[in-house]
Amino acid sequence: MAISTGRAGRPRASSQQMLEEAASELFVENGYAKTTIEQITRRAGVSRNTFFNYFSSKSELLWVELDASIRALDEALADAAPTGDPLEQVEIALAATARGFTADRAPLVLTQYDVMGIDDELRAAGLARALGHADVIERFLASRLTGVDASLRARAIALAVVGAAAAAVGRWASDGPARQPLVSYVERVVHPVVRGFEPDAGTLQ
Amino acid sequence: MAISTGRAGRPRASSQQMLEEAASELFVENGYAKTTIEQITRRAGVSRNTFFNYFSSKSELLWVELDASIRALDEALADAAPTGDPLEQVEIALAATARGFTADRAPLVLTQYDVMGIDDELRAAGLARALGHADVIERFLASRLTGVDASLRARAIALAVVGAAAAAVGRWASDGPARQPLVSYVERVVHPVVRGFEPDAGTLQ
DNA sequence: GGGAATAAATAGATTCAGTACAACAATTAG
DNA sequence: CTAATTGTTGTACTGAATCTATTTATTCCC
Repeated sequence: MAISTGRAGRPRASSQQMLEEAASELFVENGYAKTTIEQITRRAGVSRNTFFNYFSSKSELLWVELDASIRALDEALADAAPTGDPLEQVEIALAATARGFTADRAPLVLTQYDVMGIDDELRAAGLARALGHADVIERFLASRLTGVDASLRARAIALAVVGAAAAAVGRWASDGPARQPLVSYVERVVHPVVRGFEPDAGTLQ
Repeated sequence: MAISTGRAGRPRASSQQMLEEAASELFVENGYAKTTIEQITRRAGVSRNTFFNYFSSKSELLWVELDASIRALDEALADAAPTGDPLEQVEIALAATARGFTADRAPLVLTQYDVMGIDDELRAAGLARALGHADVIERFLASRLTGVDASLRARAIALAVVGAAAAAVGRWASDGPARQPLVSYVERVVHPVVRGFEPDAGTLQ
């Protein structure tokens, strides 16, 4: 007898979560660089190849929650009213996404920043993930902005806003447990960026 | 007999430039991913190990000019007057750096974007390099800004400005030979970011 | 109940980036 | 000539990532 999964084929025996947990333990114990995929799979009780069934690379383990937040951001933007200031809507959607990052549900790499030995390679991998956020914002803005340079502006705003948000996240991570919620960090730095790109900002100067 | 180099030790037989040229050819011929370090060194006529004497990784080959522009940016900021609006000085320094990027002296990866097969790994490597620019700007701003959140703002401005500039560079690269100079792209997107962070911008709204 | 089809897990091998270390070669300084 | 210095090479190793084939567990359909 077997549990019905609703589809044919062998059911998954190892779960993504088991691998994540095994990896988290090992990363905290030995650091990211000194943990091998083989160690992770051994602790999770599966073969090494199975790892690549769930993750395409070792660094992906660190950014699972970040990837999830890309989808959250996408949904938040999809919910935005078709009218209204698109820049303000981006700001609101980013704040909403930031609220989803609590101390207990944040990328491991952020909560264990000090213990894991974060080098440039990991930072870069994180930023590469943040490109996904930028893509989502760019697509939204490209469909809303008009005028000269609209598509360049869409991409520039997206990358600038994501850069500012990344600064906020980095600072939030290093401020430790007593910090304020992430959203307050994000709002403080994202708002100025958005303000600078508001169409009427120039006329006020 | 030997040429005097002014210092002891065996003189360099292989040059960084020879490796760059061999790599450029192979990247254009076969794409980045399908080119191995061994192929590069074979074409340059040196051993594989010598490669790591000049570059710390394969991806570094793509960003040599970009790395050079980090130093250019650093110098431009060092030349800035100790008084004056620091944000404006960042804007000016970035424009000056952008003027150093001509069509014939730009990262290979930008001029051969279509032919080389750019994947996430390369994007990540490029972003890691751009982090160097952000660090330079952040350091400059941290020494100039005052008030609450000065250090968070310094980092946020740095990353936002670099993000906007990256958008400009990407667009410039894809616009092809008939485009305007890079600096005009950069100015268009960097200025709004800087404007949004100007201390008096809020009072005008 | 007995296949076919399907999906997951495993085994084994391979490629290649990056590191480490020792040996060797070419140069300068004294 | 000798010592110190610096660049180059050979050899070996670790580990990420890919590939292909095989086995195992399940559902679907007859």
